[in-house]
Amino acid sequence: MLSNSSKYAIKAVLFLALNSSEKNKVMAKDISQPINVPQAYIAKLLQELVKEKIVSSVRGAKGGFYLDDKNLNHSIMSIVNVIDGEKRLNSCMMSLKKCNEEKPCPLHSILSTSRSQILNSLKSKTIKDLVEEVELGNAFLPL
Amino acid sequence: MLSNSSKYAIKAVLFLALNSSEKNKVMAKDISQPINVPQAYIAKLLQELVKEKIVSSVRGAKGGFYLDDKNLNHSIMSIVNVIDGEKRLNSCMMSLKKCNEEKPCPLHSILSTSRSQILNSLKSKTIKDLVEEVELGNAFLPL
DNA sequence: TCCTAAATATGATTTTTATCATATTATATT
DNA sequence: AATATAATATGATAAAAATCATATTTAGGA
Repeated sequence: MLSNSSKYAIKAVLFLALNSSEKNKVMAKDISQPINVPQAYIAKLLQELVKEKIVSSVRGAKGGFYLDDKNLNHSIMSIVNVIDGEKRLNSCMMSLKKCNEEKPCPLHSILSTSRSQILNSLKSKTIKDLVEEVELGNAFLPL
Repeated sequence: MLSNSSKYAIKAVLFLALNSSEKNKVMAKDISQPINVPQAYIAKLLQELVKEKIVSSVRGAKGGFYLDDKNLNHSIMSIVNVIDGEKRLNSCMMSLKKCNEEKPCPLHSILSTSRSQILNSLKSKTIKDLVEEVELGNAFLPL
């Protein structure tokens, strides 16, 4: 469903949402350890997100990554789309080219409602929403 | 979510369910074309399913693959488990080792109900069930 | 029994994904 | 200005998934 890279990216963004601000930037190496992803790897992923304005950064001394208010309002889906591309989540579960709502494949027909629910959640939930879940104690970020 | 291999395997099994019987076996090369998967590839996948008794086969002249009544009652999940292993579908969506119902990660907390619905469907629906969907005209197998 | 047809076992190759390394560019501090 | 620090660009390597190829075994028919 989600690639490793996407999962890492989401973890990193959530970490930034909880631990950074424009005045308190975080370096790649200081994200790497708490989220348990190699630093060169997470740096690369964050760069892709910066390019698409989902994460903010400044380079040089005192630089680092952070999220501003605008960044916080991006959907989880937007992260996945940057890292995995649009196709991944929207392709037929049986890889049939001609599968659609009118002529659904058997898996489609069985799974489509729960599948749409997942896609809708990913589209509608923002980074900020997930942060709130954590702050409310409804969700956790162990390691 | 599902690997390419699993999707191919499901397609092949469904094709067999609709087009084979003990008296009417189908060779790998005759499955390959209609489901649009290379023959050496689908042969390999079917062999793994035969080993786990989800598909039946006999080799030699007049041999081929087929499904008997017992085979038809296997769940879709069982196919996926053979091809992708048990982990794939059951791992946390953020790859957190310590994610569980009591301490769910943010994605878990957002997606868990629809996710469980999908897993339950895959577990409860049998090959026969999907075939019925097709026979009733609720689902289609184009290409 | 011999030949042919098919699955099976095994492993090689290719492609994709994940991971690592390094040189370059930009920023702040001195 | 010079230096140190950090992201960025680029590309190399490693691992996994997907794909292809071939020799072996088994069954049926002549």
